[in-house]
Amino acid sequence: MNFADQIYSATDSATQDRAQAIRDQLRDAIVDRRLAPGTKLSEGEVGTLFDVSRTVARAALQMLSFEGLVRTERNRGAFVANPSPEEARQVFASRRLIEPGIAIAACGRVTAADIAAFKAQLDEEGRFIAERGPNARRSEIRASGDFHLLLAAVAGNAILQRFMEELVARSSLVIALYGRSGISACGHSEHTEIVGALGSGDCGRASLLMLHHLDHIEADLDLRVRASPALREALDF
Amino acid sequence: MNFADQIYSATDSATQDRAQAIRDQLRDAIVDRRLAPGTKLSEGEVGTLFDVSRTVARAALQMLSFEGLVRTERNRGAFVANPSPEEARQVFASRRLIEPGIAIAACGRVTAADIAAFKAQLDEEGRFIAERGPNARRSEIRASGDFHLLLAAVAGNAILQRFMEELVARSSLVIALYGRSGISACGHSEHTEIVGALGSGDCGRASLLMLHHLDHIEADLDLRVRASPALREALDF
DNA sequence: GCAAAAAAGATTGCATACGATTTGTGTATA
DNA sequence: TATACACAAATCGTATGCAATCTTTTTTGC
Repeated sequence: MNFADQIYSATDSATQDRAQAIRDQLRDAIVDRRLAPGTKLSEGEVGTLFDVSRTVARAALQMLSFEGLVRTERNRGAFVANPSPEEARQVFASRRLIEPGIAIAACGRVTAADIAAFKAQLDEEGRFIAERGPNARRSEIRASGDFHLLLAAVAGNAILQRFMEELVARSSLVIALYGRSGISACGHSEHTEIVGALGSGDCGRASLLMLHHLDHIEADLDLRVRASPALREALDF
Repeated sequence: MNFADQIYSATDSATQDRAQAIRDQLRDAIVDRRLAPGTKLSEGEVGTLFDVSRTVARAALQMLSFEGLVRTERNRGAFVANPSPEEARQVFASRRLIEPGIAIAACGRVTAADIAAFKAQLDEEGRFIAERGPNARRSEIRASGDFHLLLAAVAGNAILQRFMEELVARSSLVIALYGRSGISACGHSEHTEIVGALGSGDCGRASLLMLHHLDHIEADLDLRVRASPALREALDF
């Protein structure tokens, strides 16, 4: 368990019900792309899978729907979200607006312990990049997201942290869908640079590096529509 | 019905179930302070009030909980949120981070029809300020929030728009709790200035005006804790 | 053989029921 | 009188059942 996960637990596992636990597992599966976009998530299926009633499964799906990871259609069911290129652009526009500010806030509050946590996070990223295979690639995307979540946690604004959780999760979907290549190594080095700026207290540089980093990630996406947009939508692709 | 409401409906009323309708009514009541912070919202009570089963009432309360307008405690129930001063600061920190960017985005996309809608919105604000009495004051806070929501709608980013809906709703709570005086007239004139900047295409100025506007709103709050902070927290005040 | 209509099947929307947990009250005892 | 215990009331957490809606398949007519 890495540090971001710990923070995550600290925020969420103090919670109430089984629905949240199911939501977390489903979210992980979606973000890791074990559940492909468009996959149907029927209440009954989810319920039996996690050994709870439809009531609880339904609550979990509702939460994911709020986060934008699942799309529900009345009387039809829930499906893993399939973000359109336009949605993808909006996700990154939102991140470009928010994350430079988060970097500045984090820079103003970062402690030595935080820096150590960042270093550990970077190490983990490096390990996944060194590995090969589809599983490593999944872990890579996830670890990259965890870096941004850790930054948001350090920034110390719970509201922005939750926004970032949503944006990072949706970004993972977008990257899995539209990602072109191995931004990974490049992204990793940029993460390292950002941590460097944080460590040396250069907040302006951290903010600017973050902005460029996001630009690079988005530049690696192929957001051209493949088929007719109307058709794609009609077919749920 | 003003323009922001229309956009709101267009976004949300195309939705599915009665739970959302109930959520909207409850949210309005909370934002308008007809439901005071700390008020208990029992599932059964809400259900009978809206003539639905607890299942539906529960779903509505869950949604409000996600938006931060309601706080739920396991086996105890749901309560209208009672944001702490720290939470209030985080709300405004988030808005200072996001809204100047939204102003720029809106400035780049604003149409003549949008400007007309802004003017209508400003007129409505002015009417409420001219009126007196507690109801007028409520309407005033609401209208002021609607201005910001309209701006977010014009900006054209659905994700940021949703974030703003949450932030504006929570701000209304915060202002109702910690607001000191009549920022109203001052806020109104600032709104007018922002629309002016939008109309003349001066995006930088619109962004800056927004930032100052938010600073003014927050400066009007009295965020000093009244009793011992630990006690207040323990007592949920 | 093909298209349209009808029936069957599956899934959600919602209500209700029951057990579990918490809170409030009353009584007995020190 | 104050405290501790026990019981009762209220509320939530969850499961399940039925009706409504949508999808798919089968049947029927041309």
